[in-house]
Amino acid sequence: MSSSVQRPRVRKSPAARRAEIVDTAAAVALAEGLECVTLRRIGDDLGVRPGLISHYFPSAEELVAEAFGTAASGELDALLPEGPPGISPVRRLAGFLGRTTGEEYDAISRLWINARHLSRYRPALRDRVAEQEAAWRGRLESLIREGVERGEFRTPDPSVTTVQILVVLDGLGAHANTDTSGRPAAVARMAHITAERELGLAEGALSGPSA
Amino acid sequence: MSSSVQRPRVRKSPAARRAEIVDTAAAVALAEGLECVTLRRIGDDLGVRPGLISHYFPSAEELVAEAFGTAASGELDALLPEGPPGISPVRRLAGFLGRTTGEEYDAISRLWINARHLSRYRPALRDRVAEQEAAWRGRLESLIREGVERGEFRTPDPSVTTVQILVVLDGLGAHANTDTSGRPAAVARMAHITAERELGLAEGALSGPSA
DNA sequence: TTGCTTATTGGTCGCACACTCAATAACGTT
DNA sequence: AACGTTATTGAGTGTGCGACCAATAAGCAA
Repeated sequence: MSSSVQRPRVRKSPAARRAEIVDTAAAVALAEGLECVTLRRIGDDLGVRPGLISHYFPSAEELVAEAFGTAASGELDALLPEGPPGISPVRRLAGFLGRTTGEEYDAISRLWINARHLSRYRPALRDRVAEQEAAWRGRLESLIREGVERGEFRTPDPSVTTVQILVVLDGLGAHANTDTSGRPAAVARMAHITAERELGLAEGALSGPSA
Repeated sequence: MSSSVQRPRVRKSPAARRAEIVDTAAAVALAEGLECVTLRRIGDDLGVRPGLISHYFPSAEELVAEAFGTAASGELDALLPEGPPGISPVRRLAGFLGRTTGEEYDAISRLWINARHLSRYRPALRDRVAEQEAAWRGRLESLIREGVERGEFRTPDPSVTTVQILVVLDGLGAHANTDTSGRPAAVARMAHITAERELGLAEGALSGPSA
């Protein structure tokens, strides 16, 4: 017990320490919210003094922005990996939509709501939000374009269709802090239905056996 | 200048004072955000000591919840007044959707994002959010039901259609703190298009001459 | 081994917040 | 005109935050 009170001073390379800080900040952001990303909190989690965090992030706002960026881009990779283009676009899209439901996705929705709200007051975060929105949109759009090229999807404007799907997902995610359950299927599956309609797919084509 | 330093003590009836407090709190919430609803800030706006606000709201969280409730219900009345059922449902719905665009509606979207996020940490606010969501849903649903009865709308499930429209509106409003402009028409009009499709209306039927 | 760079500490400062409570004065009642 | 109720003040407490900085020690280089 007394050993934890007096901790030995461990000295790491700036790159390693910085990465460590950003990673735990991202984890805190995802699990508890961006306002919990404080110098003290991250320092505690790392067994380090708050001043050290300040040393790497002279402005705390910068750390918050970085935490969001890291968390959001990590979740995008989990939700819709760039992956090898071997898998069919229909399956990839079905997989993505399938992952936009459940407790784990609720955490992501919460993070987005959190970031979109906080970006009202924090310019650095606002930039990161715009950046991540572009990244998410880009990832989905290139999937859709690939599907169009392969003849699996049919849409006059892949860019518009992409945003339409994302708008529905944002709308569904808006309630991640309240109800989330007990939605009729016609609502819970709105993203699927929208994608199928806008991409010229048969009804249910995106609810298939893909995870 | 010295007159403002030493202010005369004005004594109001509890009901009047409380209403005054809630009104300014709601205004602050709408214009600057729920985290700006603090004892000090509301006290300053009213030319009164913070302790007085505490006297009426022993818990500050209660005031924040009340501020949101008042602001949200006021905006609902402005957006979709219960009004006399003389006006046709098509016109009322068109009016409502027409008001969901522009800088003024952005402020409302910001408030919703704010409240949905903050309700993650504040139970009292969470209850108010649920209450207001029910109020908004109820108002729109009864409009739709009336339209169905009058034969203007056609939908198998007014309740589901209501939520579908609201989901799209939430999705569009999610970006109120960032881009909002420069959206292609097919996106900006998503709520209109969704409503027209789900209610069996002709394309453009909700974009008419109604304000 | 000696020395230098700098990662890391420990402590401090100022600010904003909610909350508490005894003292005070405005106002209706008598 | 005196009284009593209570709305309102003033002052103080404790907490958590970011920012700042001199002192310290870890580890690399000479």
